[in-house]
Amino acid sequence: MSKQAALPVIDLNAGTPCCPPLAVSRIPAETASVLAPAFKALGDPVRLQLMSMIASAEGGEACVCDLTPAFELSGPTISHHLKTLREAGLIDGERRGTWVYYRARPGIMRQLAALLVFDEAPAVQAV
Amino acid sequence: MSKQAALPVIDLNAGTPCCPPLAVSRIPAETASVLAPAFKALGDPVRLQLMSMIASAEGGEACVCDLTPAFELSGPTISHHLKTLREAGLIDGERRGTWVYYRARPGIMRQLAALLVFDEAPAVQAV
DNA sequence: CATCTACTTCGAAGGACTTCGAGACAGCCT
DNA sequence: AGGCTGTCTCGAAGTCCTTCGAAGTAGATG
Repeated sequence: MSKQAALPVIDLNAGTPCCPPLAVSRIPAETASVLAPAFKALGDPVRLQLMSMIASAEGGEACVCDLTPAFELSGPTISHHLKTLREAGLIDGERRGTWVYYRARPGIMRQLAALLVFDEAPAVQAV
Repeated sequence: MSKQAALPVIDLNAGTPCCPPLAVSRIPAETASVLAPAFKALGDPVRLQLMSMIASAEGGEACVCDLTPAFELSGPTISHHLKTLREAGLIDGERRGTWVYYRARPGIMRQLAALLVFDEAPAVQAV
């Protein structure tokens, strides 16, 4: 399970946006299929909080042992959510001694944000 | 839960971000519960494409009659997805004569983007 | 080596989501 | 009015998701 099935045209690890914002041009089906899972992974309150805790942690990384007690959920459940975030390419995990540390991957976050954000001037359009 | 407000402390219609980026401070549970559904709504390839088509449409709005034939899905299914986007506060629908037109709501999009995007140097966000 | 702790994987139960066809409702056209 | 077209709601079938406890693996410690 080292790779997600068919790896896309789109590099989720890239630091730069892969495509113009949602509001500028229609995104193709393949792009949607690749990026939707990332939004989906953020579409759960627990995972959104986990993501936030990891991204805002000191040193940019958080230990599972700090994450788990912050929720009223079992260890396995938190582990499952972390796996979901990992498979969506949003975080990376690393074992160092006894503990496992997770760290956010800013590249894909920037891509998602770039897709969403757009200015007042909505693409040309003579009305 | 001492919070009494029926739902959000957060105004999804606001033009300005409701909270500091994910990576700057940990978001509270209530914020996560309010914003997660919006990400969830974008977490489906069909809805992501619908959102894109609506946001990038000429005049800022798109007719269901243009949206439906772009997918190999039944009318009711597209209608259901549009309803999901509507309930997530991402789009607004309006009937004008025979057709129903949908238009994106930029406020919440900006909020989601603001949550995601963060610079190397986390700072207080300018307005 | 035995054992303890930290975390993950496995298997299962219950609920939520996607999709469809059938039917209902709204507005146009003859 | 009557019929036609566009869109939404309803109910059902199949699939996926969330959550758990139990069991498995990795590393530290005695």
